[in-house]
Formats: sequence, C-alpha cells, structure tokens
Amino acid sequence: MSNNAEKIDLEPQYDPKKVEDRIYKLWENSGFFNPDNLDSGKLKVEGGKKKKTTLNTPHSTFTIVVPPPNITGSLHMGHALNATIQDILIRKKRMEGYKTLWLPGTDHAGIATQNVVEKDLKKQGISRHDLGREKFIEKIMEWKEKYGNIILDQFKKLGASMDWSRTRFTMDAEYQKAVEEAFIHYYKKGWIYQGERTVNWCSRCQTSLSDLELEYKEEKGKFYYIKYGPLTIGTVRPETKLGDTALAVNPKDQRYKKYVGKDILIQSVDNSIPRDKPANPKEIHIRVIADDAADPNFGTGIIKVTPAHDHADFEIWQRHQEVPILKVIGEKGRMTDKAGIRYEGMKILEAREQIVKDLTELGLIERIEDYAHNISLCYRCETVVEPLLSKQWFLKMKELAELAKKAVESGKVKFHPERWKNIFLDWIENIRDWNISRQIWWGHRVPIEGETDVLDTWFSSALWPLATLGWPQSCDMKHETCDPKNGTDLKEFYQTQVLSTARDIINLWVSRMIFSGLEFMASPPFSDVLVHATILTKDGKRMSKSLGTGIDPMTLIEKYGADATRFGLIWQSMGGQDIHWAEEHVVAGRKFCNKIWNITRFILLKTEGNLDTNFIFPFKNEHGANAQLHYQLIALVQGVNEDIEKFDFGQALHSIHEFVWHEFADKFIEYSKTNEDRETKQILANTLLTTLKLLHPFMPFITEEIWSKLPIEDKKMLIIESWPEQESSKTNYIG
RNA sequence: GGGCAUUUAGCUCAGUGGUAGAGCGCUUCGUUCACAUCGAAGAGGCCGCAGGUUCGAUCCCUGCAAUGCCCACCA
Repeated sequence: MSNNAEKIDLEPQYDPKKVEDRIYKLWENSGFFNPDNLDSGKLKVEGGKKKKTTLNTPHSTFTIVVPPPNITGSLHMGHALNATIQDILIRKKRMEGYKTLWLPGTDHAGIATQNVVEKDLKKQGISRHDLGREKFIEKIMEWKEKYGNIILDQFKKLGASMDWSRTRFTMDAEYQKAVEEAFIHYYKKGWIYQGERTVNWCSRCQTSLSDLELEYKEEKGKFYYIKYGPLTIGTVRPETKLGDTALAVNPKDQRYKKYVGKDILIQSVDNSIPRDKPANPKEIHIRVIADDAADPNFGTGIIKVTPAHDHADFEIWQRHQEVPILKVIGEKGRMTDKAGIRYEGMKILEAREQIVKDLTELGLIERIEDYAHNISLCYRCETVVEPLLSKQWFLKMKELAELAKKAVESGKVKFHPERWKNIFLDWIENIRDWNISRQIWWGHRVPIEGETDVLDTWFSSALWPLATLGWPQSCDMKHETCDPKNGTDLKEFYQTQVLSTARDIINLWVSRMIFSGLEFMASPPFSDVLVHATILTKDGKRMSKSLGTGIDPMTLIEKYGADATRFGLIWQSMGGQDIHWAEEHVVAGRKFCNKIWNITRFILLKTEGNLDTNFIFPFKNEHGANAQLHYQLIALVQGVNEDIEKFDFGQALHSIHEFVWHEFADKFIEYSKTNEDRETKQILANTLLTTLKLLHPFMPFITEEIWSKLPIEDKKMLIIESWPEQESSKTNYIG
C-alpha cells in the first residue's frame, strides 16, 4: 500500500486554507449557482403523489431570497447561521434536481446608513447640512461602493451558493420603480393619507419612527403629584404640564363628577404661557372632560391631557376636539415658545428639573414617589423617543392586515416553529396605520410633487421578493398577466419557498412582505417562514459588538475553516432553541473534517485508488458486517431527508456524525482491515460516496474537494451530484 | 400587566411512560503502516422544586421558582 500512497493525492491532515477559496472559485466558474444553468429535467415528479414534506414545492424551481443585510453591516453570528441554513436547503434541493435560485442582495437601510455616513463625515468636521442633500447622497453612494458589499464577500467565505448574477440592492433604479409603483398603487386605492398625528420622534435622527422601530428600557423615575386647582394629578413627565389642555376623569368616577364639563382655575408657573384670554396671567383655566381612558384606580384617577406629546392623550383629543392642542416640545427635543419664555429652548430634562423646582416653590407639588416605567428608545441610536405632533404619511392597514391574516390562518404561509405564528397574529390583529414617511435624506423619495420626505426602509424591503424578481416591469400587477418575455424571473421563481429569518423582524419585515405579495401578486411571497435560533453568549446574554461579547464568524472561519464553522453553528441548532454559543463545537467540526479526510485517505489507500462501486444485491451474508452497515446507511439517508424537510438541521448533522465516526470509521473500517474481500471494498466505496453527498450541504468545501480527488469515471461536481434519496433497502445508491 | 421559551454530566445540549445520552473537557492506557485534529477503557447526573395521575415519571397534569425573550398608551 505504501507504494500507492504517493498516487493518493491527500495529505495526512486536512487544511481548509488550501481548499476553500479555490473550491469557491470552481463553483462560481461552473455557473451552477445560477438556475439558468441547471437542468431540471431529471427532477422526478411522482404522478399525482404528493410527498409528505413541510415544504410546499410543487414546482421544479426552489427559491430563497436572502434577507438583505444592511450595507452598513458586517457578518455576525446570526447572519452566519441563517446563511448556512439557507445554503443547506439550497444545496440539497440543487442536488435533488431543482432549479435552485438563492437570490442575494443588500438593503440601503435608511436611518442606519445615514447615521453611519454622518458619523464618518463628522470626523472631517462636515455635517450633512454643509453638503446639502444631493452631495450627501453622493457621499453615501461612495460609501456604499466602498463598504456596501463586504457582507456579501463574507457570505462567499462561508460557502454560500448564491446566484451573484442576480444581486440586488434596494436603491437600484429598477427597485426604486417598484417602490414608486407600490406607493402609487396604494395611493390610488385611497389607502395612503397625510395627517397630523403624534408620532414617535427621534430628536437625534430628526425623523419619525414606526412603533416597531422602538426599543424599550426600564427607567427608574419619579412620579409627581401636582396640584391643579382643587384637583391633584400624577405624572412622570411634569414638563408636559406646559402642554396640558384638559384634564380627563372617568365618566363613572363619582369623586370628580361635579367638575366634568367645567373649567377649573389653576396656577401657572409662567405668566408668559400664551393661553386663550387669560383673565389673570398667573391663573389659567383648564377644562375637565369625561373619558373612559381615565382609570379611577390609577394614581388619582385624573389624566392631564397633553395631546401633542402623548399617544393616548392624542386619542383623547380626537374624541374631544373642543380641547385645544399645544405643541410645547419641538423637533430638536427642546421646549418651544409655546412652553413660555421661562422654558423656551430648554432640553426636556432641563425643563423637567426647572418646572419641578418652580412648582415646589409655588407649593404645587403634593408629593413625589419612586416609579419604574418603560421609556422608548430609537432602535438605531438609542436616543429617547418623544411622542410628538407631526405631519406624516400613513398607510391604512386594515385591509392589508386582513389579507395577511387570512393567508397565515389558512396555512398558505406556515411558520416554523409554529409558535411564531402567534407573534405575527398578535401584531396583525392589533395593527395601527403605518407611518411610512421618514424625515431623513437617504431613501426612496415619497413620490409626490413637492415632498421632501423619504419612505420607511421597511416599506421598500416589504417588496423584496417581488422587486428582486422583476416586479413590476415584467408584470401587469396581476399574476396572470405576467409576460414571460419581459421578465421570466417573476413568473418562474415567484412564489418563493422558504424565507429564513431572525425572529426580531417577523413583523417589521416578514409580515409586511406577506401582505405586499398578496396585494401585488395575489399570492404570498413564500410558503414557509423559518425562524432560526438566536445566538447568545454562553451566559445567555445578547451578543453585542459594543460590549465586546460578540463573536466574529470571520475569525472562526480563519481559525477553523468554513466547514468547521458551519458544523459548529448547525450542531448547536436544535429545534429552533436559542443557542448559548460554545466554540468547542467548532473545534469538533474541525476534527470531523479531518476524520472525513482520513476516512477517504484510508479507503483510497485500501482500494489502491480503484474505487469499486459496483455492489450488487444480495449480500453474501445478510447478517454480516457489510449488510449491517449498509442498512444503517439506508436508515441514515431516510432520517437525514426527514430531518432537513422538518428543518431539524442539528439533528440531521448529529445523525451523520454519529454514523460516519462511530459506525463507519470506528467499527466498519476497523473490520475492513481484516476483511479484504471485494464486497467489503464495495461497501466502503459506496458508503463513502453516499456520506459525502449527505454531508455536502452542511460542509460543502471539504466534500467537494474530496469528491474532486476520487477516481470515478464521468464524474460531475458534487454540487450537482444526485442527492441520496429514500429508496428501498435493496437498491444501490450509486450507479 | 399579559404571552412564549428554557431549567438533564464540569461546559454546550439531545432524549424516552419502565436499569439516563452526545460533543467538548477530565482520568488511565496505547508510538499496529487513515487520522494523536487518533484509538481503547473510565470517572462524572436525587433529569429546577412541590404535589398529582400511573404498577411505574426525567418524560403526562397542576402549582411554584429561576433565567431569557416578546407584546401592552395605565397617565
């Protein structure tokens, strides 16, 4: 054997560095990432028989659109896991003979990107206002050219078999057309309106935010009891007192019945407050109204109504329009002139401090209690978000929500694990109109003459599965009228199959894609939503770059190789449970690579480079080691197929690992050292080939590399080799 | 205030109505020609707590606790 060792072109140890980039280039050059180069003719469509799977795949295509990462981002562990999962699905389906499309791209990420570039410019002492809108957007485009594709290159390092010829960006010219088309469509339907309402305002980003773009933090504050004439009101925000225009009590509250509908006299802290006709500048009148929003059991049972600075108060105002509205906090987070000369220009917290002092001096503070409550923060910069009266564009959600709800309830869209369906339903059933305008510069302009606002980033990403496939150019709004001559992608690949994503954007993104697809294409954009695990630190904490608790997947790939990294990620993905990240499983992955490598080495040496795969039933001994291993392999193939269809990737990988290492290597290979008959060698060869195929979606680089070194005639690349199907136990896989 | 998830070996996690499993770590032995990124053997668990159902529960039911995550306009 030692003579033949030289013929066997495998070093004793597997080195991913010598393999990965080279193999990736081979794949790219092969063109097999592009479905146009895949022949789906060999796909077996069993006559009328529906396979029992969770995937609804009646077509011969299999499509996944990648959740487009922000151009500001770099790959984090969540991306790496998600990309690996999608690659497993795509690679398996490709081997099964489907025309697979995995469509890559990036999101312009309005606020996030604007913030990053602004920060960058600030280092040079430049503000976006110095540049002006046009120049600033040019700067962003420059920035995008430089850094925007980093994350896509990182996907390549991970082995992602995406069709790069179809890479999309949400600010592409065609994509902008799609966004415009969608807006106009809604507008014509009367679902888009402009209105002055309280919105969530970030005073740092200088824009409104939707409810979903908020984060919450518990804050230990004070609860102030303030005298209003004969009454006492509790509040955590005494500075909004300056914007009070009414007091509300519950209509059933006997204590305050006599005040309802009457004006009461209160002392003002600043005689410059421009109220209506103050009889005495130091005293103002305020109306007491009855409204169910007041809970008699909370605080004193009285609400101070500040319509311009509180969502609930705004709703009260909508029911009692005789009440005036007074905007005392401005867009920059400072008190306005309406707050009075004494407070004008102060920041909110300064004003709060000052007014508490002033009220105390006037003897108007009854008492102060400690109080814990949630404050809202901007999800992009963590500034405290203010409810603020503002003129914005809104999209009516009633009918769109109903469409999406029906699709999910009827099972046209399935969530995996199923419990995430409830997250979607809770949101969609209590939905409010969507504030779709943002007061930033980077994004899709609201397509209305004279408008300076841009659209919410999520308005455009809601169209991702449509716009990336060519909508609306190739399609006249209705699925039936798609003209394949204009753009075959939409017709061929829509509806896509699996949408794999992190849980935190289920409503921000997934829900909105569902109703967009239903509205514009009359069918959901995907049949299955796979909500993957969240990767946490070993202590169960959130991975955070700023806290230094994040793990960089690129570091892992550098250290252990991409296959080992993928192994570690998938090994820990069991049933969608959160992952408390443990690097030792990547170590195990690297060891497993080496094991597979050496199993191959052994078999090539053993067979002297002549792989004999011509095994024919029956076995010489149906109860012998050869038969036993073969039947175990058949069971493995079936289990792995079932597990992947159920999205139990971790389970599938555990099964393969167990078989390869402990059954194949530890037992059978040891057995084969003393049993050198032809049948044993055939089983060795067949088992190797089948396990390489099974492993390819999980560990694509090493399996492709090994495959390329196997002495087999008329060999295809492993990436398009036939996937081991579940067949009867008396069938030969290979051949 | 609601809801969801988790709680099993030192660590990260599988698992089943009937003497508990993996990976990593640890101990001992092994320089046999695939692999020391290896092999063999081994130590190590009142399967969160308290009740209940059952002949029998880690697994089913109830309650509790701890941790994490979502949602909610209680001023």
